[in-house]
Amino acid sequence: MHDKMNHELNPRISADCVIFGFDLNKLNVLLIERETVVGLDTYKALPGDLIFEDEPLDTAANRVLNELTGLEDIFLEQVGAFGDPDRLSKPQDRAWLKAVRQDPDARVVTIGYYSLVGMNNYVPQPASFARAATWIPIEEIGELAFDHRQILDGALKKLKEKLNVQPIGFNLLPEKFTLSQLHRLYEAILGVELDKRNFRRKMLKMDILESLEERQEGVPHKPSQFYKFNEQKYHDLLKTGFDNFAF
Amino acid sequence: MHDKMNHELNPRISADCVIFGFDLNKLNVLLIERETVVGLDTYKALPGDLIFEDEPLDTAANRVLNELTGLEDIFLEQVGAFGDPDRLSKPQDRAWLKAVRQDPDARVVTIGYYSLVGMNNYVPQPASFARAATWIPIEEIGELAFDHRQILDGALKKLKEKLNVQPIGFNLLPEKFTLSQLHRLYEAILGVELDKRNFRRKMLKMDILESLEERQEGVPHKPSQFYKFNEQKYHDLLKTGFDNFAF
DNA sequence: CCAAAAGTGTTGAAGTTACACCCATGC
DNA sequence: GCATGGGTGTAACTTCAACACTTTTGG
Repeated sequence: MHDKMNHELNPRISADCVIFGFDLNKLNVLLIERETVVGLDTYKALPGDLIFEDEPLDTAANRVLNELTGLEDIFLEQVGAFGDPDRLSKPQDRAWLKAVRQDPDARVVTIGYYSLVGMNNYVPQPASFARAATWIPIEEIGELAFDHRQILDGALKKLKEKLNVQPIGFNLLPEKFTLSQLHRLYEAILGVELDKRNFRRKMLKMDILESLEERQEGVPHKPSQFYKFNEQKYHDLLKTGFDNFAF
Repeated sequence: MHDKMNHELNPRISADCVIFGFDLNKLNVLLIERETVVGLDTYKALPGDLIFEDEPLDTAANRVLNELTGLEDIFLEQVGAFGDPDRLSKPQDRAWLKAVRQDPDARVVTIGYYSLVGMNNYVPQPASFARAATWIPIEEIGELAFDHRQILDGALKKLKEKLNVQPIGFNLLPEKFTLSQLHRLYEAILGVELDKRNFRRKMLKMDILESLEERQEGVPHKPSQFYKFNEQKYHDLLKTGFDNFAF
């Protein structure tokens, strides 16, 4: 992927990734953890890196994603540019950058991206970054380094908007999933409760799911049916002018 | 950032503005025109400029907007970052940049913005750019310099999405306007026909318009009633949880 | 038999679509 | 008096919101 890359860094532009994952229960974000100077608290940041001079922006974002997770060709979308001149100037941020950047004082504009990964596919590769990457449930994320909280908030907002316009949630689930898992996913992303019956009726009526013969096994309750997303049907649906994927 | 004012140009980052205007009939975009090398055809681009080292991104966009139109404090929203490494490499683009940039070969990532201006308020200030700025109806805009067509398309897409979620159209109209003008505006932005009766009914039911005593004068047909946008009512409406501004 | 989650229908309210004619004005 | 755009109502249909009980399994 980045074999033939000009390895000269562009010192003014970086890409940061909000990587969302769903553990079939809660929405999580993959963060880089680092000890603070005091060593008591931890300090978290989005994974990110400066871009290369001849590298397209989303290639850079994909590179960050790939170095961290080993995943390729997955959902990735730009959130926007974040370029406040003092976005890197808190004391803790400065300390971090001094340890990590060649020119820690440079003004850097970052391009934020978000991506959706099935947590089951996720193969952690912490060695490549030599930093600890961990999934943190989204409600437990407080402040982040730099302006990363702002990027995260922007990403989540985009994700919500997008979900109501395109059924991208399947990117966060394993290939086979139950309607309850999908239901929980929508609730986790949108941050609201959705009526179970209404959710199921509407989702099934869209006719973009394919029901499998398989059912859950070994669960201490009525076993749930598995479905998978049928991309073909989804594209056919778009051609007929369907546009209401909202919940 | 941490050192004092650094009012130098940042040679790697620019801001480009898609400035939409509505002449009560068609949607227009303010473009910079320039003669091609051949001199036969004209070559058009979005207004834009490199940012200053200590300048926030939207301040830069506002600056471009203000230098060109004299307007301040108007609707302005980011479209996103555009950073393809060869976005400036067509021969005509190179020629333009050679005439205008200190380092015409540098890779520049640009941040696209769009803004909405009432064309009646618009005071052209072409002197400041020493280039011809002209309103071009959106259907008549073909190819543009650099990747500006792509930025324009992104801006229009965002504008459409936003319009269905927030009644921002009023930014494109004079303070007093008729429902027909508003109707034409929605059709121009969304690019579809909307039923007159249904449009009026829904718009009025939102209760964000204030009807004025005034009516049109001197028109060769039944004079139309004027309305104005009531921002107070709009904000009250948001508090009650209203969210359906779509057409 | 108990706990736990899966699965299932109906009804009333609200919203959306489609559609055609009269009105006030300037010329 | 005619051309022009302004202004108005209704009926069929679709969608949405609210709501409670039975089923299947493991332990």
